Amino acid sequence: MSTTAEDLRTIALEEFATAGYAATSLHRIAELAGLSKSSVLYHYESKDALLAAAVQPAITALGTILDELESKPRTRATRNRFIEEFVDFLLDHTPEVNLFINQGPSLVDVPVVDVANAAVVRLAEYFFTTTTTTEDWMRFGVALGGAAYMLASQRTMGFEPTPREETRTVLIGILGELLAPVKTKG
Amino acid sequence: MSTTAEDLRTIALEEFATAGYAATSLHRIAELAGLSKSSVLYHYESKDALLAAAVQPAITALGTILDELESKPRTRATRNRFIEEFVDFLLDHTPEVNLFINQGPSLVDVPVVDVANAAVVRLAEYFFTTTTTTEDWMRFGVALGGAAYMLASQRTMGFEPTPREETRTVLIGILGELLAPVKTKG
DNA sequence: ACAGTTTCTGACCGATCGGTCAGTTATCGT
DNA sequence: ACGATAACTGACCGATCGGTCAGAAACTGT
Repeated sequence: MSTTAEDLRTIALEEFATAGYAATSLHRIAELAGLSKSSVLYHYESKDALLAAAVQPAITALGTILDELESKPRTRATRNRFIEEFVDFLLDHTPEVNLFINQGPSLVDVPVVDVANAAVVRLAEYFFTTTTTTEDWMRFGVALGGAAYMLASQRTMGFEPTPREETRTVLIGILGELLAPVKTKG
Repeated sequence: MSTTAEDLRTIALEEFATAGYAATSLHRIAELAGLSKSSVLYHYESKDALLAAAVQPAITALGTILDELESKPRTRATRNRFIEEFVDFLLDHTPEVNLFINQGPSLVDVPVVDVANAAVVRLAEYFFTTTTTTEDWMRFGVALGGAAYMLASQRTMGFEPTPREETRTVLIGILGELLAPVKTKG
């Protein structure tokens, strides 16, 4: 069972993430939902509102994860546990993450995107409290953008549909390497 | 010294990469160039043609690098040398790469994008000729998308402008790790 | 059966899109 | 000085955009 509003949210999210927010018309969304454009605007007062509704759950979920993270002791185990939770988050909200990573800079006027940006900053600050070297920042950027791109490629391209459990395990390993590099110097 | 056509190419590339192709109007490009929309269409016969002209040099450059790569013996030294050249390519053509990574899937009808896609496949095939495990593909995706995202973030966000040489060195190291993981098993 | 509410639709609006075209301005070879 | 050509512009076109609105259609409780 699903409501019309939920269907629209799902369809819009998928289109926004793949074709782009600007390139996706309300008519197109209505067409995919089997409705008229007017009906879409009945459930959501504007295109912006539809975007906000589409990404809101992901932002809330990430906020919750970060709340937990910051409340725990700053140990290696906590950090490793977080990486697992973060990978689960990426797998559960791949379209939203992809939308944010790819089109975030061009959606500056949408309030909900600012919240998402703030969450990323929070995330980065946790990993690099004092020792924020250039390499740390670069590793963080590669990990975040790389994971998002790779998952998006898996989704959009044909790319044999890897079982979620395998994707999860491998991605946790890769992010672990990137965010906790073997200290070779110092 | 620079011609009007070159200016338009540069401006369009920057706008397409940051604001998105669909979200960038010819009027906007003309405005940034201090011209009228008609003048833009005088130098480039269509918006598509402008996009093609903007990304063509990067695609040609990548093609050249791949030609060289495939002509050399398949040694570790060749592979390491290639990573250096590839990082230089990323640094020299960051907007183009970012445009392709972020909006490639939504620009399917533009011929030049297909050529770029083919180049990425060529690249992937070089790294994983026979032993294309799922993890290999994922590492390749993370490396490619991660490098592109990180460089784009450096450009668009404030992010203290790291000297090119430092960015280059660190990025070569990161890609080296991702594309030639320490074999822990087997 | 009927009133009330939710859901949905077509017609319409102003704005903006990419693109065309006739004509003006600037540049240049001779 | 002048004709040819390159560069540029404003007016205009059909199409599509996001959004409004009055009303039809469907579903609800009584």
